[in-house]
This record gives sequence, C-alpha cells and structure tokens, in this order.
Amino acid sequence: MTETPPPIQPPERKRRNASVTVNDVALLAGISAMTVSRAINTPDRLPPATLAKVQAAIAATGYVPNLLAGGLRSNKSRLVAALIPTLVSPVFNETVQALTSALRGYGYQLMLGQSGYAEPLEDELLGAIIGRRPDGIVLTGVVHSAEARRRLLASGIPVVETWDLSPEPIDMLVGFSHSAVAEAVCRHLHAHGRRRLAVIGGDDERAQRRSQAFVATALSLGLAEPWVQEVPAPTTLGSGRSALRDLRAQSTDFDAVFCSSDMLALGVLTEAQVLGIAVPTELAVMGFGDLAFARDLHPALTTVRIDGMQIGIEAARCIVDRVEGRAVPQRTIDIGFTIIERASV
Amino acid sequence: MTETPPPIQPPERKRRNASVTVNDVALLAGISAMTVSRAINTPDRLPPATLAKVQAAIAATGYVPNLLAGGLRSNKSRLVAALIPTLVSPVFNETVQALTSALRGYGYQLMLGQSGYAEPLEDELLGAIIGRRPDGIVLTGVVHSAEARRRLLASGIPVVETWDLSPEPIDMLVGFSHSAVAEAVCRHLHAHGRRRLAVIGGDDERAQRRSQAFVATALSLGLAEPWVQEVPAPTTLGSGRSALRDLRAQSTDFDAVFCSSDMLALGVLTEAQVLGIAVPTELAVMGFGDLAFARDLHPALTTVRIDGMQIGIEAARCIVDRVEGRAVPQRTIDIGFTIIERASV
DNA sequence: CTGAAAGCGCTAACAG
DNA sequence: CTGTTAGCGCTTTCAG
Repeated sequence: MTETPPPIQPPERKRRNASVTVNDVALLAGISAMTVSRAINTPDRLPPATLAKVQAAIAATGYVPNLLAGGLRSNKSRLVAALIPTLVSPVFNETVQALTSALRGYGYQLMLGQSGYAEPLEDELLGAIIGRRPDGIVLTGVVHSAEARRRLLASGIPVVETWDLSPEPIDMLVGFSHSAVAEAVCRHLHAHGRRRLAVIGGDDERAQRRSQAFVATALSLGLAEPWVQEVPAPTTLGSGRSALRDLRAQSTDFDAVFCSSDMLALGVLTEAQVLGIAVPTELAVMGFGDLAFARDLHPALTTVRIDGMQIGIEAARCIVDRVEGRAVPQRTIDIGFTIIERASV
Repeated sequence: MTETPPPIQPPERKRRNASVTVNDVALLAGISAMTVSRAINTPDRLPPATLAKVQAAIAATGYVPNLLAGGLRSNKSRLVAALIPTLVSPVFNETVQALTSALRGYGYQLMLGQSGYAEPLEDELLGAIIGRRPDGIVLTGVVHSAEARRRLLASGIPVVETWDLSPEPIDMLVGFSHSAVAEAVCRHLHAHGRRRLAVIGGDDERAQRRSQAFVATALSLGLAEPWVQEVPAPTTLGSGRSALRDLRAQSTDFDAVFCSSDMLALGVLTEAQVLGIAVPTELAVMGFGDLAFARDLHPALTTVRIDGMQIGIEAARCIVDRVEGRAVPQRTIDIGFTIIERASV
C-alpha cells in the first residue's frame, strides 16, 4: 500500500464538533444509525452483506465511535480505575502492567490515580474517580476510612482491594497476609540458624505491620527482640544503605536483616560490601517483592515473592466477571506468597 | 466527628440507574438543574446563599456528577491519555508519576495505555484511546507510522510526543536528542582518557539510535570502532550481567562501556565485581536515565540525567494550555540532558 | 433482521 | 443572577 499522507492541516484549530458520527456513517451506507451501532457491537448478528457496507462506510469516513456517548446511554464505561500509592517505587509496576494488559484483552481501559502512601484516600480523588462512572475500581491496600468505604459502597461500582487481606472487604479482594509473610520470614531466618535479628521497614502501614509481626514472631520463638529501623516510604537503595549504618550505630549484634522491599535489601547489600561485611556468612539479608533484579544480584537475594502480575490479572477478572453478570466464585482471593531461597541467607 | 456507618447493604445488586442526578439535587434545593451545574463548575459566580443551599443538597443526596454526561455535552472529557512502551522498565515511571500529579492539579485524569516497544502503535489501541475523546494524548517516543499520524491528526486531539526529538512532530513535543546524548557520553569517556570503547544497548529504536551515534562519534574521534552488544528491551540487571560476559567472550580489549539504561549499568557493575574487574580503574561504566538508585551505588554511577519528571510536567502543561485556549509558546521543547559525573568513570 | 423513537445526565445558548 | 430549551452521540426498547 503506497501511502501519500494528505496535506497536513495545522492541528491548532480544534474541529471536535466536525467529528463524524453514527449518522454520517449510516447515511453513507444507506442504512439506519442503529444498524451501524450493531455492526460495531454485535457484528456476528448481522448478515455479511450489511456488515460489509457498514465497514466500507466506516473506513471511508474514518469514523471512531464516541465511547463517552455510548457509555452514558448504556451505563457501561468500559473503564476501570486503579489507585496506587506511588509509581516511584516499582513494587506495583507488575500489577499495573498486568491490569492494563488484562483489561485491554477484555476491551476495557485503565484509568490511573495516585493516592499517596499516607493519606486516607482523599475525598476529592474519590469523586474524580466515581464521577467517571468506571465499571470497576481497583485499590491498592484495604480502605480504612469509614467515609471512603461508604462512598465506594454507595456508588454501586465493583471494587477490588488488593495487596492485603481484610476481614471486611468492601466488595472483592485479591491479596495476601502481610503478617503471615513476616512470620514466615522470621521462621525461615530462625531455621537457618540466625538468632539475632533486625528489620528495616518503610513507614507505610503495610510495612509496619510486617515489622511488628516479625518482632512478635521472633519473641514467640524465644529470640531477643529484633532491632527495628524505620525508613520513609517509598523505600530506596539509598535509604537501605543508611539504615544499615544507623542500625550498626546502635549495635552490631545482629546476624540477619529483613528488609521491607528488595530495593532496601539492595541498599543493605551494597553497604555491606562497602563495609566489608560478608553476606551471608556474617549477615543474612532478605528482601520483599522479588523484583526482576533480585535473582541477578550478587549474592542473589533471598526474598519473598509476591506475584504482582497475578494480582493484576485476578483483579481484572473479578471486575469483568461482575460487570458481565457472571457470578464471582469467592469474594476474597488469597494469592499467598513464596519464599525464594537464594544466596543471601 | 463520630461516624456511625449506615447498615451496609451488599454491593452485589447494581444500583447504577438509581444514581442521583442534578435534577434530584435541584429539586431538593428548590432551584433549577442549571444552577446546580453552575454551583459545581463556577461557584464564584453564584451568590453565597444559593451556593450554600446547593451544597447542602449535594451533601444530603451524596450526589457525584456524571463526568461522562458532562463531557459529552461540553466536549471536554478532562481526560488525558498516555501511551508508554512498558511499565516493566522503571525509566518512564517518573514521567507517568509527574503527569498524573500535574494533570490532577489541573483537574484532569490520566488514562494509561501500554504500546509495547516494538509495534508501530496498533490501530486498535489508537481507536480505544481516541474513542474516549481525551482532551490530550501523550506519546512516548515519536510516531513513525503514517497511518497512526494521520488518525491522530484527524482526531483533532492535542498530541504531545515525548522522550525524543523529531523534525516533524505531529503536534507538540517535549524531548531531547538521543544522538546528542550518545555523542556527549562518547566525548566524556574520551576526555577521561578512555580509548577502547564498548556499548551495551537495548534493541528498541531509541537505544539503537544512541548506540549508532556513540559508534559514529568514536570513529570521528579517531578511536577504534566500539564493540556493540545488543540486548532485548526492556533491559534488566540480568541482561547487563550477561552482556558484559558476552562482550568479554569477544574481546577484553575495552576500558569503558556505555549502557543504554541504569539497570543495565547496575548489571555491568555487578558482573564486574564478580569477575574482579576494578571500576573505574580497569573499566569505566556509564548508564542512562539517572534512576534514583544511581547515586547510591558503589561505585556511584556516572550517568546521563533525563528529567523525566520535567517531561511529564511540561507535557501536562502543553495540553492544558492548548485545551484552555492559551497559546503554546513553542511546539518543540528540548529539555536536554546532563551528564552526572560520579565515581564509575 | 432492521428501523424509529426516546432518553442517558449534563451543559451551551439564550432568554428573562 | 437564574431558568428554559434543546441536544451532545449513542444505544435501549419496542415495533415492524
């Protein structure tokens, strides 16, 4: 196909109102607007001849259906909103990536919002989201604010909370237990002969929960109370390095450290190398997240794998199932976690 | 405020049609729908008394304006679409983050699409985007497909291409020159006494352009032709490690390597450490992107800083300016780049 | 299988 | 300052 681009008119002048509609297509194809609509939405139910006419007209006019209008009338926006704390930390990248792809497979689009780590889900953001009448809302973490829960519930929009567990999900939930993770990590370290533990954790709610459960497990195992170093979220390589220094300023009496993210763990690994601390012999290091780089570090990082992609896929499925009227088998899906044993312990 | 949550009704039953509208609010406030609309969109232009009545009614009914309907009528969706190759590589995170925040500041929302690195911007995705009638479209990279350019242009939607330069932008552009980056890096290495160069680059178009310009500059500087190792995009720590091994399988005759991403550079640093190659004495390493971790690596990574946040902010401003009818001063903004000298060279 | 009528919820445009 | 009317572009609904 030889393509001669048409003379390019400057896009300064908006011609939004001149946009072609179903009626233009219908006119050209010599049929009704309704049939054009059907040709687009349920092509199987039209005789091939009609379909062909419509498609020719669509091609000729360059018609692009206005999804706002369709959504208004049919009450289906084919839009799903996702709220994540931040894109700065790569923890949720996989989930967002999987969500985007999975939803697109179903014919839906993703709208992204950033909620921040600390705030209790501001009212304004919620209004902006609900106002778009998305067919579903995916939340990172569980919602604690009673006000936000009420608004979400009142909106009637399917909601999936993720990356956590809750005894009372707003609607659906795809996550895992942070305290179970921390307990498993602590037991893992203990089983590998580590007795004097430390934890470096972000100051966001879920990381704090992990730190607490880690401490509690250590105590129940009869170990000394672990040292706890808190760093601001989102966690970085730099904060991992300084956290290890800070920890050692307090005491050098620990032989294992659990980091609340792989980035933090990479920082600890880096600082250990600089300080000449042998990993894992002198110090065992564990991360959280199993980011892509964890396996390729030196030493390879023992960490907790959370299948972020799976979370995204399941969340998409939950919402689409609900929207299409299918029964959602279970309201809560615990996708669990896996401790990936590598060289750093 | 003591909050007694109302009895929670199960969200299974969708009550989307029961949603409250301007008319409900108007009725309750004893005024017209139009005034409710004005109370929401131009509150300053209403007498405080009226405004108060409306706000009371809104609070009482829990009204959330339907932005689909408003957008349909006013031809302003307050939605901006962004297309990025992938979320897997963290390179664009800052840009997306900044876009989201900046747009929200203007009262706009971001819709996210993933275009993949290779494909020439599929038709279907483009339709899904344009069909939503966003007020703007932000693209990562410049569009080469004539068909895509035409559709974008025909849509009349403001477009910002980013992360690259083009002699013929579709509309607006916020980026920098990849060949200028590579040339500067090569000269930098040369100025630091490196004579036998290598480059490890992703197989995406922009990375390839950097590799080529790097080679060309080396030749023009009278150096031997640099070794080139290509790795699949998105680039990872792991691919950086194996690339260095592969490079050394060919030859050990190089004293500097330019990596097309910081992740790749981290991989090279890691592998160098494992192989006992001293950085920077034996091997100088440069990255690209200046991700958050680059400064905290050991040795700290010399790299090219691209202000991804700035790109996001400028792109948002371009679109909002255009939508609100303000003149956009320049169609092309070259945000440039900076070589950040640290310890790895 | 196809079409006509009606209206989703909102706001532009124009009165008053 | 406020209200009325109309209609954005599509699809639901019902009737051929």
